[in-house]
Amino acid sequence: MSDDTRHSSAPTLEEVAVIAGVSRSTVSRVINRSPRVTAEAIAAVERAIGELGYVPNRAARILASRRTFAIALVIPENTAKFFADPYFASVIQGVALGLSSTAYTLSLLIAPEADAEKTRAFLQAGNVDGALILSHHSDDRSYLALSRTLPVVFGGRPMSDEGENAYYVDVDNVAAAEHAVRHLISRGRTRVATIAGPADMAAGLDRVEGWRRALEAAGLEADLVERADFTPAGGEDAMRRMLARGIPFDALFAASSQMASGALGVLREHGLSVPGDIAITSIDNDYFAQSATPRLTTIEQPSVEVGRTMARLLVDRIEGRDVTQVTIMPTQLVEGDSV
Amino acid sequence: MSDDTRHSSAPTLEEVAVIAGVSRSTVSRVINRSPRVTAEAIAAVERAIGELGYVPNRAARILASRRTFAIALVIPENTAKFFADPYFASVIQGVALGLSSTAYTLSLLIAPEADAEKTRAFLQAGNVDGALILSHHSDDRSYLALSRTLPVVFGGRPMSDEGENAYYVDVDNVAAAEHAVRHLISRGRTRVATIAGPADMAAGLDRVEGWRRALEAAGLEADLVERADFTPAGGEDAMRRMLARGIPFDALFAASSQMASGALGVLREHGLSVPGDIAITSIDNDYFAQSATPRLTTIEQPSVEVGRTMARLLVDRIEGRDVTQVTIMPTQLVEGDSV
DNA sequence: TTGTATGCGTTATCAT
DNA sequence: ATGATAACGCATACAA
Repeated sequence: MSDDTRHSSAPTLEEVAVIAGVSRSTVSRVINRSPRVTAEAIAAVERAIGELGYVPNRAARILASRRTFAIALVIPENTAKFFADPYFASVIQGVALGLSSTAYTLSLLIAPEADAEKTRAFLQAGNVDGALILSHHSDDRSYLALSRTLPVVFGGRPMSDEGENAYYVDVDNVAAAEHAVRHLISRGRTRVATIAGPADMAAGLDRVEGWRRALEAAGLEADLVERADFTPAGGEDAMRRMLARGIPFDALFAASSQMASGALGVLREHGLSVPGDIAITSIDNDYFAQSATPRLTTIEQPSVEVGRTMARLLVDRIEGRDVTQVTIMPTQLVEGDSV
Repeated sequence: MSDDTRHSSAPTLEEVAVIAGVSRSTVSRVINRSPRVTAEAIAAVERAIGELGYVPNRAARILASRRTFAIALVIPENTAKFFADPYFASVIQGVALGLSSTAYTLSLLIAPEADAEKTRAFLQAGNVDGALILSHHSDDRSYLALSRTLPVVFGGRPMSDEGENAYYVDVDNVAAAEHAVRHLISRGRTRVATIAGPADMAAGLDRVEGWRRALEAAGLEADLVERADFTPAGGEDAMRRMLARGIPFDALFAASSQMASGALGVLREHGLSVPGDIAITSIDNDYFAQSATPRLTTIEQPSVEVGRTMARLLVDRIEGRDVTQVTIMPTQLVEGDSV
């Protein structure tokens, strides 16, 4: 057992050098893929590395090179509540996947709003080469300042005004919503209600806006709005309030399939058929959309790709390559049986 | 702009020492809260730190102390497919939360099965102080070996035989399933079918086992089993197969609420009422359970707490404190309207 | 192309 | 209680 501890010291670059019969510098060059090394040297070093099972010590590397090869994925605490949102989870997965083929390590930071300062200090202290901010709320202001000292890429358009020159990946929520609503109108629906997202989230605002535009373009009235929090339970409540108004409508656009699925239950309860009485479209082709009865007609977002793209862009920025500030990912309508 | 780069070098411990008028050693002691420092020295150093906005360089610290203050959360790639599973997401969130109050950093690793070796090497190389393994599959064998050289805590009981002396946090899946099925029986149901999880996942196996035990204890037949993959779509297919058998049953125990929600749609399609014709219980009090119609009666697992506990246990192990090898978290039945 | 020497910012050992 | 100094493991300018 004391044996265990003794052997736990990992092989060092020095040992590799000895076995390969070259200097430490050469080993270092091979590891860092420097072009100025002979094929034989490379072979010898790689053999030695394999033999020893050598893996570079990250800390030493960071200290010497002044680069960390680490990026942070920052999730403000209130956003973390949406952790169970399939869209959200997919983006995180995409980030991790996008990074897995690189030398970068992903550091997951759930930032308590209380001391966002502490988080910023950590990020500024050179612990990471860049940061990905996944904030769906308007509290991204504190992180925008970060952009001045550290490569940062946002997931979703930052809401604060200072977000003008931030780098971010997003979908066109206004267009997506418009598309969903136009689809309802094209099927002859004329009275389209909406269950919108929170007013302090970009996706919340933009999707109502798209709904409004589609209706106005068709000369239809845009007055039936209920807000919820993107969850099924929220959608349920919103639908109850909507029905309580007593104003008839023949279609619903829900800003998220989760809310749509909550609303579906209430409609069923009230004996309203879908799509017979009420046609529905929503955003997010997730489990909720796919397992709803009837299956929802939705706008699909390339969630995993959004994450993957965020990661790629950040790495590109870190490594000095030019990247566009705003990346809008494509969305598409996926037909279900709710329209 | 070149100004920016010039100033980007963070203040060092050395600079703090100069301003505070003490040696580097003393500064280091203050930072590490060594008891052997005078109050005046502490005050002077802290003033200097505040003045400079000094933050210790992580890499240097790691290199010198041979500790990383980082822990890895390893998610084998095939498990990553379950990323959108609310249970899974909650556990991750719990881990992040549990760590946020400590000095440890969370490094998220999605490990391609192809080179699980590469991942192991990274972990062995001293890049982290410990690892959390979230594997729901039987492929955890490769990670069990890790336990010998690194503090490791598993989420969910490891499936391999060598898992005997692994540290893990889990719920009693057998008991949970038994509870769910007993509830059905206590309501007078006698013909209980089950939609089970995959046979290569501990939760898959254990929950069928619980179902079987409950039925046998009641002298009822345990023969109606269909396997699925824990997703709504899988539940849907499984239910179709179940109905295709043509064998009547009056209750269903689904190993996950996601599958139950998929099954619900099929039952409705076939004109079967819940709980009238078929009573249902399932595991996981998540969105799916809560937004189903009717709301599902389920067994709730403390998912966030599982994650938080995993984090706490790992930190305890790393810091040499004694911890129990197996931690079983409590579950409870939450009544919905499906029974 | 390769090796030598120095430095990265901190902790730890040893004196004092 | 404090300070000088040697590691920690690697990258890199410079020399060869």
